[in-house]
Amino acid sequence: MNYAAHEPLVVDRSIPGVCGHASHGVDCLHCKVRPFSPCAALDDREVLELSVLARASCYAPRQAMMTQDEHADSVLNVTEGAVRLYRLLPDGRRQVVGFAIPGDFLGLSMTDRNVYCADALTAVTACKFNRESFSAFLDTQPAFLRKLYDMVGHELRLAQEQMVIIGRRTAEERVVCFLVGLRRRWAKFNGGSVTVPLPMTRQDIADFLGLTIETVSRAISKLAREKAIVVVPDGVRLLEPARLEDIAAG
Amino acid sequence: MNYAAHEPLVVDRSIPGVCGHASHGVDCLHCKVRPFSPCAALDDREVLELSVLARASCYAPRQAMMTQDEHADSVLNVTEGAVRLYRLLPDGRRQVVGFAIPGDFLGLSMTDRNVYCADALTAVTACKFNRESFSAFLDTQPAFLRKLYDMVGHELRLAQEQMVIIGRRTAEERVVCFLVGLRRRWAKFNGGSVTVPLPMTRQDIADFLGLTIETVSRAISKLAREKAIVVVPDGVRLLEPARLEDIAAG
DNA sequence: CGTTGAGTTGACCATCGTCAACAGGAGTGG
DNA sequence: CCACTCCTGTTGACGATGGTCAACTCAACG
Repeated sequence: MNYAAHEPLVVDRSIPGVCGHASHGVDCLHCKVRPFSPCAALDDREVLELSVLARASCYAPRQAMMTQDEHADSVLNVTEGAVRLYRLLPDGRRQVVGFAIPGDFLGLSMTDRNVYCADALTAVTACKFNRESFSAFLDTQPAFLRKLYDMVGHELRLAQEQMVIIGRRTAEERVVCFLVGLRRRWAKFNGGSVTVPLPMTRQDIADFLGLTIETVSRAISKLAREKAIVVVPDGVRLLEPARLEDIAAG
Repeated sequence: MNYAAHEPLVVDRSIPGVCGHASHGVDCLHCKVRPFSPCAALDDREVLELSVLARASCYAPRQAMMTQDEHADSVLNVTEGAVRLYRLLPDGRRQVVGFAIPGDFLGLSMTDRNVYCADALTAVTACKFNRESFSAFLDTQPAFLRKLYDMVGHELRLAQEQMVIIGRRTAEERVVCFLVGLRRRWAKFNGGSVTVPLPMTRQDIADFLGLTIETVSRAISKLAREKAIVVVPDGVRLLEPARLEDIAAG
């Protein structure tokens, strides 16, 4: 298998582009993703305390947000856009371990080195915290820590489900699981629309599902031929959501 | 693929066998796994408080310790033996999501329903906590919560590594990763011996690695033929640990 | 209008799954 | 003690799923 060559992995590792004036202190009170993030556990006063630690930062598509094995110095809360998270093997093989959308935290594991690479798929804005001050804030806010704890537990659950998907399912089932799962995650923002935005490339999907780009493409084409989905620009529309849910359930 | 038939999955779901006299209040102070578990974050006084909540329970091989989707009413700290953790698909396909050894907690995710099944591979003893009182204890011990948080973060990392193993590696590499990873985990108990105990069946290994039992068997036979390992009763001995580590690293 | 990169499709093939037979050990009962 | 079953594990033959390689379309962009 020629993994090492399959993608140049050109990623912009330049300094994160902090957008213009939004430098210090973020308006957490009116944050769009507050109800969907652990910040919901904080009252207005506490959220203000946290907002002092936050810096708004934004990233262009393909820009690196964190790099595997580098010193972990920040925690990020995505407020807009989509991010891919992946791990690399020394020989260049890549496994995408997840995609982050608004409300998701990156770097929650609190290890001293980043456990994955993260880079922006679209234009991304994020709330950036210094790791130490964030950690210190945690120690003063057990309720918040508790919320983060639950969030990591949830991520662990997702990771285990992903293990099931990769380990015990056929190519077509994996693609269906992916689409259905992504739709569920977007639901809180678009009200459960049957149109699933796919800001990532086929290669990203393939690396997430443990497949090749060709197999993903074939599976999507087959579903489209069977009129279960329609491919639209930057996404797909599910024509038979119920049937797809059944397949995904196993 | 005929998954549904591949294993009857006969598991003893009877009442956990609480061993004889060890009923209420456990001797946490002299617990063998204390240094390897989050309890290490507690001082003697705090550990005594926790010990009041604990009940020693033990399980026979193949006995169920928790069942997926059932109400989660307890948290377990394994003190002796080995446990397999797995998820089931409705059609009977199974994905083993991990193996627990002494020092590992089960049911840490704090969801109201168990996210996986757990059953004993060997005779197992465990410290059992009522979920509510454990949760209440957490609220009084932020340092302990913090330790658990780190532990779940570590598990998340392992799960993501497992995704890489299942998604991007060949059958033989997966088996090598499994052996090397398991050796690392046993190291704190046996000083890094090159003999890796395998209390689980080939089927369990296969379901962990997203392979079939035959493929696992062939991979092990091949490694043995190449004199990289020797198969011993209930385990393997690594003859070329360095070479195997290289393969596992990728 | 040529270039580049994403995506699709086809032909071929290798890895791993399937099916089957068999070996060896544990437990059971005569 | 042996015969028998049951279970785990091993090995072989074969085939299907999905990977590999290649050609092609199409849109974006200079």
